[in-house]
Amino acid sequence: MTVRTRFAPSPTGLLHVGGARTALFNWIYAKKHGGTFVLRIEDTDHSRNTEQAKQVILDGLHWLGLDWDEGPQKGGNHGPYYQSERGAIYEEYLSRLEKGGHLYEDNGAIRFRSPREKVFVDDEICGKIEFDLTNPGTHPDLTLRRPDGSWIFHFVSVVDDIEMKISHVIRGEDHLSNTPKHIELYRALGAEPPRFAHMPLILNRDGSKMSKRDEGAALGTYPEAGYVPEAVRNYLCLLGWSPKENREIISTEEVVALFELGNINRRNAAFDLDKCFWINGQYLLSMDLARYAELAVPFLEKAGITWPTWNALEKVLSIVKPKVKLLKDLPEWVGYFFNEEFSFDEAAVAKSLTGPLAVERLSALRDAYSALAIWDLASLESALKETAAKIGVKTGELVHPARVAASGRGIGPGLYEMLEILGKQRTLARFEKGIIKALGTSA
RNA sequence: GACCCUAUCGUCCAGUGGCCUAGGACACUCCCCUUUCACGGGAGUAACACGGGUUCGAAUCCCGUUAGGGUCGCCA
Repeated sequence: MTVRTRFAPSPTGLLHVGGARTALFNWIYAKKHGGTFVLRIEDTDHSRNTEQAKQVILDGLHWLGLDWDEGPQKGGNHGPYYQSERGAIYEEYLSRLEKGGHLYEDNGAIRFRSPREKVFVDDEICGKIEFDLTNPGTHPDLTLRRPDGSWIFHFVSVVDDIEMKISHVIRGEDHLSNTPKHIELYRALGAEPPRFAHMPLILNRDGSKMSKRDEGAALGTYPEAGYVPEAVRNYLCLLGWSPKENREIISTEEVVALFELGNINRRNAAFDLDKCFWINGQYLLSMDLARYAELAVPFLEKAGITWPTWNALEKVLSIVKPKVKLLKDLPEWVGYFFNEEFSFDEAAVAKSLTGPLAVERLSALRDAYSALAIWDLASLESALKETAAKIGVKTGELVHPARVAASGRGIGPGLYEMLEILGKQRTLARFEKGIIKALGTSA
């Protein structure tokens, strides 16, 4: 069988992570079976159907790396791929139902007369489920078209899936209960229903339904925060599915190889941004420096940071890279390398750069460092340790004032790496300023 | 309310009748890396919703209860 999957979002103004995950699994399934992944925009609701809202979806999928084989911007033999442009096709299918005697009018709307039978949904994820549709009271007839001529989701979705030869409908479990009615439509149209796979939904940490306002709900916030697409893909795959063997970090290629619809967990999953954050850090950590720097640039530029040479930038990024988990935090981590007017974190100053002790220690270190002939990691470290021993303090008690004086903050890359890059002149000047700062606070 | 789905650490997953005194990851706590840190290493806290069965044996199968989610739209 030729596998054709689809993602069929409606343009609501954002791409929800739940939708992104649905798209991802459809994409993976198509890839795994050498099939086709179709993107179709369900924009039958004209009131909220804006160009911008459509763009959000396309942008989100592009960013996640989920390229579609057929759809907007791409074309294909089963278009158009916007439902708003498919009216003629719907008319034709509607008249087919009409001829078959399946329709009736109700207050100007057109409804589908259910055969009133028991319908089995044989779901790839949920298994075989029986629905008893014999009672019209509990399972009312589907409306297909409104009095104003606009189309209802259930009908156009089925028509499009037939027309676009979709073989596997992989979608959220919120559609499960309507699926038997869709199957009735397929039958009335003389079409073979596709395979269905209903995925559990994504919930908030507390188990409540995830709404668009919740943190992490909109995919658009991920690139802004400095998540990388492969990390988000990795996280999303782990939500309801697992490669077994207790693996957490797994490439999309491997997921494609290992993926099975039947292995998708049936429970709803709570969305845990903490873990996504951690995974992002893992990807950032192992990323090669060239790409890392490339990704970093927009975040640095946005913060108004400039650098003398690309080489200098890469050098700074390389020592900071293992510790930063979100690209958007980068300016905070590297700004002071490129600007003498960097700000000071007051809490860090209060802790390590205040009072006569700080003055004494920093002065001692300044003296030792100004006497250094060679400015490298090893000499920086040994000079600091010797100084610490000489004045009888622990190394940490020199490290902290030095760090705050040199960078303005209490956390950062390794101190010696930092000072090496800063260079002797700038380091000593910053120590000098730090001493004055500490003197000022000691009064 | 009716119908459908689900039920393992706080969270995500592993576990498909004996290997489970339940494993991994995130988070949290502590220790180490005699330098911080959201790097790294180690340790720890912490769960089979409840009640009945079936079975020599159940987290795993069955029934019920409870809880959560979904659907029942002229929203998608």
